[in-house]
Amino acid sequence: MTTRTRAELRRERREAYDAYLAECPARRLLDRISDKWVSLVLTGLADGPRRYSDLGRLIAGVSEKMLTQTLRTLERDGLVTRTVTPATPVRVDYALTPLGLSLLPVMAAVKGWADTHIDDVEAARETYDRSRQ
Amino acid sequence: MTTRTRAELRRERREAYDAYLAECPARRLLDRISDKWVSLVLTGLADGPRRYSDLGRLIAGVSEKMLTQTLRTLERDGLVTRTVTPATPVRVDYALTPLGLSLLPVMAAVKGWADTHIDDVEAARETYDRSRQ
DNA sequence: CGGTATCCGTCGCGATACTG
DNA sequence: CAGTATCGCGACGGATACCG
Repeated sequence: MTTRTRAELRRERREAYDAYLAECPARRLLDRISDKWVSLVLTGLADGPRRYSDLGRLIAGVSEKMLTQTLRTLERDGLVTRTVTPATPVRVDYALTPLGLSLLPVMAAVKGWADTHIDDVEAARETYDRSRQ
Repeated sequence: MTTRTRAELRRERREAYDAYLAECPARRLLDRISDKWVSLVLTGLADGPRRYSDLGRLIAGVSEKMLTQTLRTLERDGLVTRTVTPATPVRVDYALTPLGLSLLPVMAAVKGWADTHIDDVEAARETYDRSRQ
């Protein structure tokens, strides 16, 4: 006899759904590009390769830890390449792969919608807030 | 004489950049749609209005708290409407606004890229992992 | 220059319980 | 049915210090 509390059933359902979401391609991509720094790094490399410190200066707010972490993940995912030029001091360049390049139009679509509609969202928000204070 | 530690300078730069990012339309949109539940609710409403509990069943893993919170934010941003039908028990329907509807193509673009390229990402990841273990 | 390692605060989110 | 209120924890990311 299987006896299960409501809480247990709910947890099982949640875990099953989480597993399903973990499989979902769109969900996974969204998780990636929605990362605070990913989009900035990607667009920062749109015009060509850049050095590590160059990127750090371009994306003024990023910490070394997060810049490194973001670049490593992007490299792992085949979106950017990391090229080390042995010298003193060492020189490391990052560049978009064709795969990474193919992602730019998607980012552009997001940016496009945002640029044309963000004012509407802003207006809606103000109306909403005013109506309940 | 202004004396500032390196740490202070860095913090100021970070805060300035954070303020800049807070202004960036694309960044703001990305913050919204990248929310774990937003995309699911939006696509869940793509085929027409749905009741609260209906959405909860459709998106099996969501908690009541997060479903409510997500819907409230979307309503505030003018992306969905909330319609209360007084009865016993009460009936509440949610539907996309034209603005919310216009966001679906963007989501589709994301999904499109993910569906065609996620295998490449997966492959790159495996290659990367294998090369360093 | 281009990182790595560690610590630690905060905050999103789920769990739980209660309501009109 | 459609929520609201409160609590607690675990992950994320910033600060700091150190290394080849």
